[in-house]
Amino acid sequence: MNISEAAKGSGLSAKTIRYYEEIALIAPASRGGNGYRQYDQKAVKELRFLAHAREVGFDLDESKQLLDLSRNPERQSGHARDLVMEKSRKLQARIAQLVAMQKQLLEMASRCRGDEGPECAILEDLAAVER
Amino acid sequence: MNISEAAKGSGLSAKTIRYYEEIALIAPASRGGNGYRQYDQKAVKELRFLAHAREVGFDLDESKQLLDLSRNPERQSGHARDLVMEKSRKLQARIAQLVAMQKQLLEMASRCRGDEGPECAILEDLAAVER
DNA sequence: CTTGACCTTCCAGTCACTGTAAGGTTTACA
DNA sequence: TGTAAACCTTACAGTGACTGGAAGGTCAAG
Repeated sequence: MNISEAAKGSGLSAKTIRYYEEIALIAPASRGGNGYRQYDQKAVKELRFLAHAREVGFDLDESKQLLDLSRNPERQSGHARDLVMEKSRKLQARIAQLVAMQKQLLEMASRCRGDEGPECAILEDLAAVER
Repeated sequence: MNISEAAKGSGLSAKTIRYYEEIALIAPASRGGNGYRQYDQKAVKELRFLAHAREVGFDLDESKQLLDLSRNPERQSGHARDLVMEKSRKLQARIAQLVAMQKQLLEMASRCRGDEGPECAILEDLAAVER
């Protein structure tokens, strides 16, 4: 199958698949007589694995580690679990940060009349020395 | 005052201040006889404004809009409010997305024994066709 | 007089792609 | 048979918001 079909089957774009090959995240695809990349079901499965790992928040390096783990029959499931738990912790921290930002935005907005006049607590807050 | 002091006073790094000048986010600083950039309290106040806007989640373009607004005595506070509310909505959506990711991570982890064996629901989940 | 802490510019790298250009190949159809 | 659309290829530039580093000029203290 050609790259666009592999893209459809995996959820990645053709561009992204080529990029993953370029950075050696996946093995170079075999080529047909016309130079086109050829993919089989196994390759598509790996691409889908990567797409899913990215979707749940792993970066490319972590996704690669998970993929390597999935390919290794001698693997220890603890390794996968560690990666997930570590990512979960980081995500939790990021969420807390965004929630704090969100809270601050709403608080600032609540103190700004939002009319045609120039007075605005938002702008004052942003200019303030301490916050 | 030289750039490192402006950095301290604003919460930005010297590198970042030069970068902001380069992309015309702020006006070019005046220079001393030695070619060093010179900053006054007004300039530091603007830098601090930008630092704060970035901290609460605005990108550089939005931060610039807010700064322009803060500089304009004819401003309408509704404009600032609109920017904040729009950012708040986007942030809300992003938070929801991260929370969903987090939930999925924890669910996957809960179904993986995490021992020396190779069986791992995490890896199975990531390889699955539908999710 | 030298050392170290500043400052300057310029260029490269980050991350994970995406866009675009310039070309080759295949497929469908008239 | 011609041709147009829809593929495919590589290569390079751009994104956002910086950060790091090189190579060099300046300044204050001892």
